[in-house]
Amino acid sequence: MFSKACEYAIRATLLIATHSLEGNRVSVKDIAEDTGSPVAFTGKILQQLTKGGVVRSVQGVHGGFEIGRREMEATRLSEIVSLIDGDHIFTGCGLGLRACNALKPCPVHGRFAAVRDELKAMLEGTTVLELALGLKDGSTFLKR
Amino acid sequence: MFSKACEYAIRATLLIATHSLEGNRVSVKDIAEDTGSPVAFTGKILQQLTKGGVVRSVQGVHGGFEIGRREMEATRLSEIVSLIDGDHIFTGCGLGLRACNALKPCPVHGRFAAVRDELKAMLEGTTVLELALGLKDGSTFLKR
DNA sequence: CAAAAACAGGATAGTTTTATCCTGTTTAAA
DNA sequence: TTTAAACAGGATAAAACTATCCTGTTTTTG
Repeated sequence: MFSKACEYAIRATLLIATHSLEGNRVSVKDIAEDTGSPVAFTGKILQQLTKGGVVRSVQGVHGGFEIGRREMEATRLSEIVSLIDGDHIFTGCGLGLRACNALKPCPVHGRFAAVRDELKAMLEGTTVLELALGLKDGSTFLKR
Repeated sequence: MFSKACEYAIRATLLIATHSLEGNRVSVKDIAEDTGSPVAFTGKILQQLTKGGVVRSVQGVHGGFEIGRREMEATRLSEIVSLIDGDHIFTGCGLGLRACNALKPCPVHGRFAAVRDELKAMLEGTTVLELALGLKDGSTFLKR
């Protein structure tokens, strides 16, 4: 569904959010360990997330990554997906046909649109904050 | 969503089906041309589809690919997807976590399951025949 | 039987994605 | 001011996916 990079991005963002809820920053090393992701690759993805405004990075001793409460509320899963994977998954034809559209639909156009719209609605309707709260209260888990 | 190989596989299968509805076989070359796919790569994928029992191949002069009407009715999109891409998309965790399950769910487990189940139901509920009929009557299109 | 049409499949190449390494810069604290 | 913790980012490597090429085999037809 999503690229590995995107999976790592969501996992990292949610881990950062749980730490930020407690007022702590977290390092790339700890993010990688706690989400079961490769550390250097995770570092690259965090650069993208930082540039994209999803998280904040602070250099130097006692630095690390953090997210403000406001940003947690404002950031939806769909933004992270778009940032890392682009919006092909939200807009592209299920069979990869460039010429596919409502007027000249591919054989699966209608059926796909329904599923894709539900996926889109789900990702747009889910905030980082609500997912982070689920992790905080122990009802969901991140470690692979 | 799907790999290129899988997109080509579905496009090829549907093209073969439309020709088979008219009683004709179709060559790799024509399949590749009419679906806008690379010919040699399409040939490889057709080998997989043949081994998997989705289509039949006939060698020699006047050979080519075909599908019986029974097989068109029996074959669902889900089978083609599983054959080419595996069933990761139907079973895997949205965040790529091996340890994710209903008892120890990842933060997006429930929301993903809903979308994925709809995708699964759609693919399992769609036969090659019905899609081929749409192509035949001109209500849908394949060429990219 | 010879020739041509067509698939089968191994070998190889190109591209993208995933992953690592290393050097540089920033910052807090001793 | 030196040191150490931590991110930034370029270079490189490994793996997976996509794509091509070439030779062999099968089969029909002349």
